[in-house]
Amino acid sequence: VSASADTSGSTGRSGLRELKRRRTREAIQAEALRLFAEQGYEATTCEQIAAAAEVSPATFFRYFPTKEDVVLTDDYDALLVEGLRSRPADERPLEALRRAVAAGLGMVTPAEQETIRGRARLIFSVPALRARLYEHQRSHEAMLAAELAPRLGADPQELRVRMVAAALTAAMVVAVEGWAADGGSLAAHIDDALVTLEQELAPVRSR
Amino acid sequence: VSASADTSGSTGRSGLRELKRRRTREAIQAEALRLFAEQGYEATTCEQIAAAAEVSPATFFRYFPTKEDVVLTDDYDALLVEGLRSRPADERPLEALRRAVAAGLGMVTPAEQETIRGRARLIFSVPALRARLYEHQRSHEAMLAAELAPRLGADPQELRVRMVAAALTAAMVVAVEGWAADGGSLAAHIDDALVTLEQELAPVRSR
Amino acid sequence: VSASADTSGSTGRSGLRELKRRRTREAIQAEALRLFAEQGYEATTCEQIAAAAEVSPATFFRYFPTKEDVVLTDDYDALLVEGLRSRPADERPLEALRRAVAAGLGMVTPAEQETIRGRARLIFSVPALRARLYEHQRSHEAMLAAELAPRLGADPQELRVRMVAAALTAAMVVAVEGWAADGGSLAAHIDDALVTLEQELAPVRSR
Amino acid sequence: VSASADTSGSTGRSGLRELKRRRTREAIQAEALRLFAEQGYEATTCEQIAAAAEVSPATFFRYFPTKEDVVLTDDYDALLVEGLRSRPADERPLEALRRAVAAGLGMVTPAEQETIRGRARLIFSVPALRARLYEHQRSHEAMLAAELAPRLGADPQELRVRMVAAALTAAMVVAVEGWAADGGSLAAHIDDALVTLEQELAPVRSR
DNA sequence: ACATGCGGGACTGCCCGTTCAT
DNA sequence: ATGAACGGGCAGTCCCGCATGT
Repeated sequence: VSASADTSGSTGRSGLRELKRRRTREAIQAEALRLFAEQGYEATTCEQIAAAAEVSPATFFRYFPTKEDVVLTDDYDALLVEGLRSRPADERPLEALRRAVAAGLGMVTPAEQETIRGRARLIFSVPALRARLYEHQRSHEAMLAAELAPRLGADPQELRVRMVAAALTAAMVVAVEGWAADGGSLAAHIDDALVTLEQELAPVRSR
Repeated sequence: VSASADTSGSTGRSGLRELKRRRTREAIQAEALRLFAEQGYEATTCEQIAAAAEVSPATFFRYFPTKEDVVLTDDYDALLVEGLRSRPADERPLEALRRAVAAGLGMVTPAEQETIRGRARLIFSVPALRARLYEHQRSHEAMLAAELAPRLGADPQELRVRMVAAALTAAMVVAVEGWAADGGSLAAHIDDALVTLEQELAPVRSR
Repeated sequence: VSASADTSGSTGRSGLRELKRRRTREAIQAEALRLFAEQGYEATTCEQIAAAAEVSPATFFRYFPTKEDVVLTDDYDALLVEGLRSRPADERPLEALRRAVAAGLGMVTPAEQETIRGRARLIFSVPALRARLYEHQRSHEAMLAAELAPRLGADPQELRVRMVAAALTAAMVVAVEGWAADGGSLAAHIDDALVTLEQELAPVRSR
Repeated sequence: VSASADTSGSTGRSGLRELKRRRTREAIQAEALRLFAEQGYEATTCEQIAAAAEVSPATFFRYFPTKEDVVLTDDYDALLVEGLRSRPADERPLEALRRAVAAGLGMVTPAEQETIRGRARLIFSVPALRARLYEHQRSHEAMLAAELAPRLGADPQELRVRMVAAALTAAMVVAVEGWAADGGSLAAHIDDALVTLEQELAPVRSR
């Protein structure tokens, strides 16, 4: 459940301009999530969000190309990439991912995790948002493929690598969905999912 | 790449009425695919499709709830279910799926496979259609979970079962995407993907 | 200053539906012209017009594809065509046009003429509307070419015919513009313009 | 097909500044025409043009107030004025125009004429551009009226003068359109049109 | 019962006025 | 002080659900 759309061209370079941009962006997102919680996603119009954030409807779309992006945009993938890179190079992909996730989640406060869970629940409950997950899965897979390729001694485009990335991503989606529904520790959910994946898919007498 | 939306209330039962419904439905779908090929998906409006199929725009939506459904609606999942049910109960899930797919594809003519591939390429190239794939993946997973649960001696809701279903589905998506891009035999692509999945995810020294 | 866009597909066949369509169409046009007169053309938004006519903005555009069309749509050309057809076949084009115009205008009440003049003034004063006149001139020319071709014993596409049609149309535009600015009798303005045209363009010693 | 918008405040006077302005202007125009040819006029956005010319969208609009002006801005009318002024004062308007056009076109290389023809074709094929022609026709008429008034011994506002200017302009538009469609020599097209105009509109037995 | 038409909301593109950065 | 960027606003299109009339 993560993305990294950077609508604004200029990524950094502070100044009053940048600051204001960030503020506007956050205001829109905050008001949007508040309204979604109050009235539901579909019942909330972009115009209402714009009004609540005190910007014009046009500006809303300048910051978020679609209504869906208000909910879907985040950049937790970047965190994972860092985590993966700091794992030893000879660790197996699945193991590396497990540890990287654990490390990454360690840096996110429980309060923020609850916020994320709220967003996740929202996403899974709204068809239009759920649909957009596919795209996220794909970019997550691509990211994983790029990061894991060296560990597998192969190119990211090779079937082996894509297959591993796809399976691990599938496991994470299952884990996040379980977590969104049942609560508890996200790290534990992901751990369970990854372990189960490897146990159940063992070719011969693994159980 | 499969779904099973049944827009019409009446499920079977022939008669002149049903026949006409089928004809209209097929006319819409055929004209739509033709127009998509000629002008692109986004550039084609539902109104144009309706005009080409000689129905009113409103009627278009009676047959297909959304523009996307014109491309996405099919019922190959039913075929797979049949295939899975005719596999011996003690066969491993992955193996059962492989054989069921092979059997199912054996019943589809090469010409029809090319048509399917065309649709698959269209889907993967259009963001809006690609997004809808998530939903298909989910129903595919649910179907697989239901079918495979007995083989795993577990309930479809258990993590083990969902995990296996998710991983196998992920493999099939990777396979179909590869096939859409590179061509060749779909059965071979799926075979490769499933075998690779199990080799690469073996917990310890499986290779 | 005339056009003939028929947005609705169904041209005739009365019934409550058709009647309501006509009423809505006229309501939109009336409210639009009122608002244009009160606040100016550019200062009036389509949304305001829609609100005044008690329809949704979308409906506004269903009846008039553009804001300009609210002002520009009419069907006086049809009247002229009738008039031309009832002139003797051996009358010179210019003469036939003069008489046809006179006859046509005879059927339009002075009150309606004043309304038309109001619209003409509006059109000439708003750049966006003025621009659209070109298109009207062209369709007027095409109509004239089609009607006058037989009198000239030639095809509508021949230069001779197109040239006559273009010159006569130019004369009418000059006349209408003069009338819009100065008032008086439209028929007289057109008469003057046509007579002047032929006097001034005589090849040699015509004056 | 000519205009004379002078977007820049500074009218002439060279210097590094002016040079850069010209370069930018030409870059924008060149990139725009290239993109229009590749993707079509409507499908090309101002943003794309700005990006291709490596300026900001805002800068684009500083140089060309509207997208249409990129195509429509030129200053061939000035050439015609010069040409008309160097004709003897007792020459008939139509004749003076013919000769002035011939002289003016003599100064334009065939290559440049082809470029102009390309632009003309673009203009006639795009409704939005075609619409703007009306405005050009009007300024062309005003220019002709001003230049020809002395020859007719009258004021530019008199009907006689306006009528002649309008008819001659109509002839030129017909000629340019024919040239745009069929190719060949523009001078010849204009010649034909003017001669035809005078032959066909002769009051009595001119043919 | 079936089709048609209307409402309405998401989204884009053009263009302008103002505000900030250099 | 010149020049870019940013927010705003409006026209217009498309998809689609729901009420309406045939």
